[in-house]
Amino acid sequence: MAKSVREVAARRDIIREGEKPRGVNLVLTGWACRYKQLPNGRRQLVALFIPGDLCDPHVFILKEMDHSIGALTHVTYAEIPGSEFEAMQAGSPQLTRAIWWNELVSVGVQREWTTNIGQRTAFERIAHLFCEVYARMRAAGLCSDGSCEFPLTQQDIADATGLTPVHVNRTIQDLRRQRLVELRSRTLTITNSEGLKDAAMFNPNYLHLERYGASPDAKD
Amino acid sequence: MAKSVREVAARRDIIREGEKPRGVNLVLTGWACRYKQLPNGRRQLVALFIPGDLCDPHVFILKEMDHSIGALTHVTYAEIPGSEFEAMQAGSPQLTRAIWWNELVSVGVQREWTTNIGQRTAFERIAHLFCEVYARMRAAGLCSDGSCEFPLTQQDIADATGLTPVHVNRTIQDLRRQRLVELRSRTLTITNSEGLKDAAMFNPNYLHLERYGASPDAKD
DNA sequence: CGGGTAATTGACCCGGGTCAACAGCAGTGG
DNA sequence: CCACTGCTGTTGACCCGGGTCAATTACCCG
Repeated sequence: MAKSVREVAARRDIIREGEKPRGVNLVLTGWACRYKQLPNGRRQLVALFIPGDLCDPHVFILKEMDHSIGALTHVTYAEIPGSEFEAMQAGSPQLTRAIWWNELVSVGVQREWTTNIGQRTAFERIAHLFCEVYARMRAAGLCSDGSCEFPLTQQDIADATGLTPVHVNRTIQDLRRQRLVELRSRTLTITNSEGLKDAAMFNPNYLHLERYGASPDAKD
Repeated sequence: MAKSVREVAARRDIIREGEKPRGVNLVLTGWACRYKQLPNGRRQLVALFIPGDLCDPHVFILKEMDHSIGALTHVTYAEIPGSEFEAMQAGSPQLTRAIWWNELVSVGVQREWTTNIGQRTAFERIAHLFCEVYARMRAAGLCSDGSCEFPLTQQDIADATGLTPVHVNRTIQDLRRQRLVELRSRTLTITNSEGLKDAAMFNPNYLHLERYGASPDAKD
């Protein structure tokens, strides 16, 4: 597996809309995001990548990227050439299935984001984002004591939820006031898991965590 | 290919959230949609299916549906069992690629919907929906004279765009007043293609139509 | 200590939501 | 042939969640 490991600084792009996809990216450390930018300058984050996430299985079969991938923090990632990626799968039906499973989960998340922005209030939306990130971080073994890393700025959260930074700020204060979460120095702490899930109408089914042995004793 | 062809009446579900996926559905005639329903009753359409669309390659590897698929009109569709679907691909790398291509386009559309709802105004959103549907119908050979079928009710459009039916109504009147589109008796007519695209900030790159020979002489 | 980024606050405003009535039209049954 | 029913579209009056603009105030890092 002759992968090349690369690095990007926070706030830099890994690949831009319009460019030719180069291969499959696997995030090793740090957080990245997918985003789309409109001609009027507005920006929408459409996905978050945490360590261990596979960015784009098979994009390389497309002529050009229809979105950009940017680093939110300093990121190290492995770039696997398309040919190699396909060769890896050829020999392993299990791997092929795993790749499909990964893909189906990503789309599931994407649908949930659409729903989140389309149907939930600002309060519910941000609560939902926190629930989702926490659940994924937990599944990746990156939580402890009801806390996990959360490097997004309020501007990033705004871009992810279709709100303005000012309103995100006020809403987060609301969440704090209701003692559902803490959020400071880039750390997210869930102080009332049930309350947060209820407020967010969070149903983790779309993450399909049962597959690949998420710990069955999950209680928060 | 022992597919079973099925029918559903308009407004009925083909499969519901929580059920075990049964196989891959191919829409033959009529329009269907993917949607998610929140506990508070709000509903978000997350995708539209027009004739020829493949609903869910590989869902069958998941334990349960994380969304529902419903018929918008009377629909006939082929249900291909998962095993058969996998067998078909085993013998054909081209087919495997085509399935992946199809999947990548669907996710691209899903991301665009997220962006649409998150960043565009009501006017731009609905204009964008019209652009997208028209482009897809055109690629499917289902347009003529700048018109195509468009069976969604204003309530459906509202659920697809995260707006209320009342506001959708007013916005469509606006689009009519500006002579961008006509919409009556379930038919969409684009009266000013360039104007509509501009208003919508529509960039069709995410549909990746270059692949599979969409007519290169497309001018509207 | 200085400079830059991120968070916070206040005052004010507007796009889109809500509520409620009504109109148009297709299908249905007597 | 017409009354009835139900769905979809339309309109008006009013309201509110969230946006906008513009200062400040932390905070981080060299």
